[in-house]
Amino acid sequence: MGAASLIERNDYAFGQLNDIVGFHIRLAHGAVYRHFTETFADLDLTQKQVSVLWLVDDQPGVSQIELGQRLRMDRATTMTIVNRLQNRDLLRRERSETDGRKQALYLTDQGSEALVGAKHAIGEHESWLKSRFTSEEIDKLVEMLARIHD
Amino acid sequence: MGAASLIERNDYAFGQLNDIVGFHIRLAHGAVYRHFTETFADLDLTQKQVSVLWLVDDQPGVSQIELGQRLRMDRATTMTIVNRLQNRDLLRRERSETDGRKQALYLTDQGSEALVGAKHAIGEHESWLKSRFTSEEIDKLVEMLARIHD
DNA sequence: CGCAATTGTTAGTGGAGCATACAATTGCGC
DNA sequence: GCGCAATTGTATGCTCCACTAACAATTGCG
Repeated sequence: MGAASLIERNDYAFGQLNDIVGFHIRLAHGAVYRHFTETFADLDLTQKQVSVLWLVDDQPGVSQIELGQRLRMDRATTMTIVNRLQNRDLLRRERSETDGRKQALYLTDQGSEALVGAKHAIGEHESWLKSRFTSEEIDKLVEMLARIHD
Repeated sequence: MGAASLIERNDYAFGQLNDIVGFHIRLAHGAVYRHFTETFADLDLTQKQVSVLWLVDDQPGVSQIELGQRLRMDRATTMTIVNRLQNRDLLRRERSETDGRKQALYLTDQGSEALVGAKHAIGEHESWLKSRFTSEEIDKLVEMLARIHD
């Protein structure tokens, strides 16, 4: 056991796995997911649900398919999430007047209320996440992540 | 070019959501997950499964609890993943000689073979991911992601 | 009109995460 | 050595998310 002992560095815990970028994205996502879930335990909302409420609030009357595309979900996944939110009276569907195939999505009053609470919780969650970085680093991080998902 | 052109282009799709770091991490993770799944369709292995095989190969005889801690999974989740791999004869459990409570995990020959194939596929997957960045950016990205999950 | 594309819906599969309860083993205080 | 607490594994059940496949309704176009 010389001074070069690998154990002194955290990296040893993962061995070669440490060099895999995708691995770190997954771990980071997991950490964010867990903290999000804790922060939102009272509100009983998931990341996806908040994203949906947020987007529908931003663009009232959006169709399900467009919502799904923006959040990178397929139609079936979008359905189940919208169903859940509709069953909880946070969201309502309306037949689009211009295109009978489409469902126009709107927040209910209750949904708007929930979103207000959610945005507050998001603030705490983001503070927890951003506390690790300078604002320059945050810009760089977001820009790099966008390069991956765009 | 600059911030203004970004806002004209894609950003509107997400509205305010665009400023949420956690949102971008989730989208990036989803994109990586999807590409990983496509790359590994033939091998029929998930990200988690590959991580487990990789770590067990790196540290033969590791206990389930330690494996779970390193990959940030609880005991129950670790169980189900190890069960799946054991049922496919990629992994085997052995009672630890030093501690009767522990299960020592080892790859089977078949598991080692599968891992070889997986590492090759990981190479392709990582190339796809890294093609967006310079090597300096990759170092910075990994370092920032590690700050989140450590 | 008739056909293809789009959108929505339904049902089923599987991975992953978590909570809870219980069993086996170990280690420690006494 | 005995008894209890801690550790580890196991079993069960729940939720969420993503995907596929099949089918229906509507729209748009040749």
